[in-house]
Amino acid sequence: MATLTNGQVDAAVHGGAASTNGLVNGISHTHSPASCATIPMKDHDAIKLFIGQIPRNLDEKDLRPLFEEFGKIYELTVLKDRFTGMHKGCAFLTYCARESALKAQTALHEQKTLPGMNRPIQVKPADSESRGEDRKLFVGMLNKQQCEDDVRRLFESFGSIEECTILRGPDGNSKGCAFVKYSTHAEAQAAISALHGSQTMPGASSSLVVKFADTDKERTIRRMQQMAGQMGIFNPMALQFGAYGAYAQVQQQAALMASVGQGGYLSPMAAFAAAQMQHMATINGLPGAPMTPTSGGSTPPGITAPTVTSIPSPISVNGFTGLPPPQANGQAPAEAMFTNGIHPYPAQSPTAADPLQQAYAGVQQYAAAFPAAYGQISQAFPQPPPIIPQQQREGPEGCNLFIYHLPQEFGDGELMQMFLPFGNVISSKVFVDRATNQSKCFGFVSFDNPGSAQAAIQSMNGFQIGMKRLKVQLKRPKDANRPY
DNA sequence: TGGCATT
Repeated sequence: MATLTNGQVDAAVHGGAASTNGLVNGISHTHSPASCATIPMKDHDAIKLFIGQIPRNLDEKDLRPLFEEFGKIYELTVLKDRFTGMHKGCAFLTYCARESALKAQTALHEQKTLPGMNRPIQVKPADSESRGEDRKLFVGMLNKQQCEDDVRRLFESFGSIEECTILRGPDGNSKGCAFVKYSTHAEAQAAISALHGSQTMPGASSSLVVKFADTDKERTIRRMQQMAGQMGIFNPMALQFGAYGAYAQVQQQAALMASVGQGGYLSPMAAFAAAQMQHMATINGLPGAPMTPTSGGSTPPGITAPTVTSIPSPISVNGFTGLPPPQANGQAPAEAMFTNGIHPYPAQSPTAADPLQQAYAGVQQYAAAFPAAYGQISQAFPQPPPIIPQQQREGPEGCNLFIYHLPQEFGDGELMQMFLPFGNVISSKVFVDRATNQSKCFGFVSFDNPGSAQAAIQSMNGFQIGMKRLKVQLKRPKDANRPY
């Protein structure tokens, strides 16, 4: 039953709308929402029915008697052509009570044919009514051992569950998520409020997710995004350079690192800065801890790094820069780079102030500059494409790193940028607390080969950022016993 | 110390 409050709201909304219609159009060619003189009320879970196969000579007053025998009618509207006003042979019907609608549907749908029609009358919930999606929940972060009954028990106190399905892979194993369909939207909403983020299932990596399931449209978009993600397109780098450009860029950076890696310490941030300094010729000879030779490097110390000349535009090197919009001559002034926090090492003064600090200045402002940089990309692409989160893939054994003590403001993108100089990053993930949406300051990076991972550990483990030093080590295998 | 998922 509708509560008084609901009824009053309904009455206010519908009554008001109807009056306005009447005034504006002069004629109430739609309908009157109430068949009675009293305030119209309908149940909050009332169903709007679509009535099809109605003879065009029947209007609302002719139809009412036919439907009133199943209950009090709240609203009955014959559909008319927007421009010609012609009867379209169908109508919408809402009973005050949900029960009446169900009775009418059972009694009439496909059960009789009105005079002059070839096909039986159609009585069914209108398309605009929930096809289930607005009362169906997606539940994530379940324990993979939980079965349908477990999920039901968790959700049953918020309403009547019409459907409960655990999503399973081809092998029958739970994917750790489920669909739960309630009989009403309100029940589903109540479950979200009570359960989303409320607990973390044993063995789950994050707290319970409870949200409305994707609509058909959203599902289509999701599928397209997944496809796009698998093809490696539509990520910011690929957008700017094309797939090949992105690849070339990574290769170039790797080469850059390799070429200087043995001689002196080169932070990845320095590599960035270097790459961004289009006119910078040399970046070798920097002070710092010696770097253990890794698989990548064979060039002796002290050589000149390759001049970076093939950057196609001043927009960005790695997808995000603090560069201002392109200048008329296509060049960003060096000063602007500095004010935007990308401080390349002065090529001719390798002993200048602590390069790590400089690098961090770059890191911080780099993160801060991201929104601006994205705006800039948007300028370059009149239809700004959605940024599609990359698919998280595990690298081969020995290729997956655990990184701790990340700056709070680092996201997946910044993490990837930081490790790109060491090789092909196939995945980067910063952990985010679902409740607060704040980074937990640790994350994962996966490379496609162990050499890159080792190179990254060598250079980045202990990398000082502010008061903290990064901890970079191989990710613990999943089945590893916790040390004590 | 992930793999975050959409019938």
